[in-house]
Amino acid sequence: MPELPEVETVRRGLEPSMTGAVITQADVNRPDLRWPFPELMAERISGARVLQLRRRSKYILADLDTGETLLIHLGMSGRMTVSGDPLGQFVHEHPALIKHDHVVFHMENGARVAFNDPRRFGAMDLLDTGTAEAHPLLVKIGPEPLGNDFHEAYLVSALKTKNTPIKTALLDQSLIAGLGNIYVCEALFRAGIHPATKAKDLKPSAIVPLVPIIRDILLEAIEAGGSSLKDFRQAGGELGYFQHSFRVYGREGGACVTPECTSVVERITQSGRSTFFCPSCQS
DNA sequence: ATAGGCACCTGGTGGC
DNA sequence: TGCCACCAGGTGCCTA
Repeated sequence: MPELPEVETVRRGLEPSMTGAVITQADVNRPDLRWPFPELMAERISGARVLQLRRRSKYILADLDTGETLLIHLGMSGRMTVSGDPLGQFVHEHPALIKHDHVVFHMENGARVAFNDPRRFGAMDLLDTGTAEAHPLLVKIGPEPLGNDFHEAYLVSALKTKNTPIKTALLDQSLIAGLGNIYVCEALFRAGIHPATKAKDLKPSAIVPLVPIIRDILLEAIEAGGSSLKDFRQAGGELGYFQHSFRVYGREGGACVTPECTSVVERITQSGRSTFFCPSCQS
């Protein structure tokens, strides 16, 4: 679930119940996720007011009025559930899921916000707000794809020396922030670039279109994230998000969506991860 | 410095 | 029904 658009959707979903509100109590139900929680995390969070919720790459940052910022990463399977919201209700009705509520925030407005993460690849940390960007987990992250520092000249320059498949290069968070397996596959399909092409072999004329394509895909997915939350409310079960709009991801064996194209979507493994592409449209 | 592979964890699915 | 192999949205760390 959590690539940049999903994390942004989660961040927006948390704002009504968290931004400006005091965390009256934080329950920390285990000592760690991917790493041990910071010292006395529950005490340091409890009683704090959330000033704002930010996002950097796939991280959510909650600035507190204590001068500290709560850093949250959802890993592969992390969710944030809010009591009363469809997802929160869904988890609440399934005991097998509730057991993965590792950290629970009780807000002054009555909301119960839970960090739920079965695989526990997620993480939380507390850092000084003033130096948040210098945190080891954040400092090496590349430009935000929706920000001003990500542009054609940057991407051409960044890829010029990369002796690695373009698929792998775009997954490198130090090169560009926030892309994951799904959106890289989708971007390369729209750009007509074969995922195994060495990044440094791509001509600038092939790289330049990637910039607006990446931006468009992320923006569309964020937009769909918002609307699919409504779908979820009605359907009451499955996560919708952008998945109905995938053109290649998860579509191995399916017909290519390009009009006139008679090829079938293929799946290969790159760096131990599945890549989906159309062998005709991507070369 | 850079690229590749492994490890961390649980749950779902499909085949026998 | 049970068991097993394989798959999954991420990424830090170790190795060549």
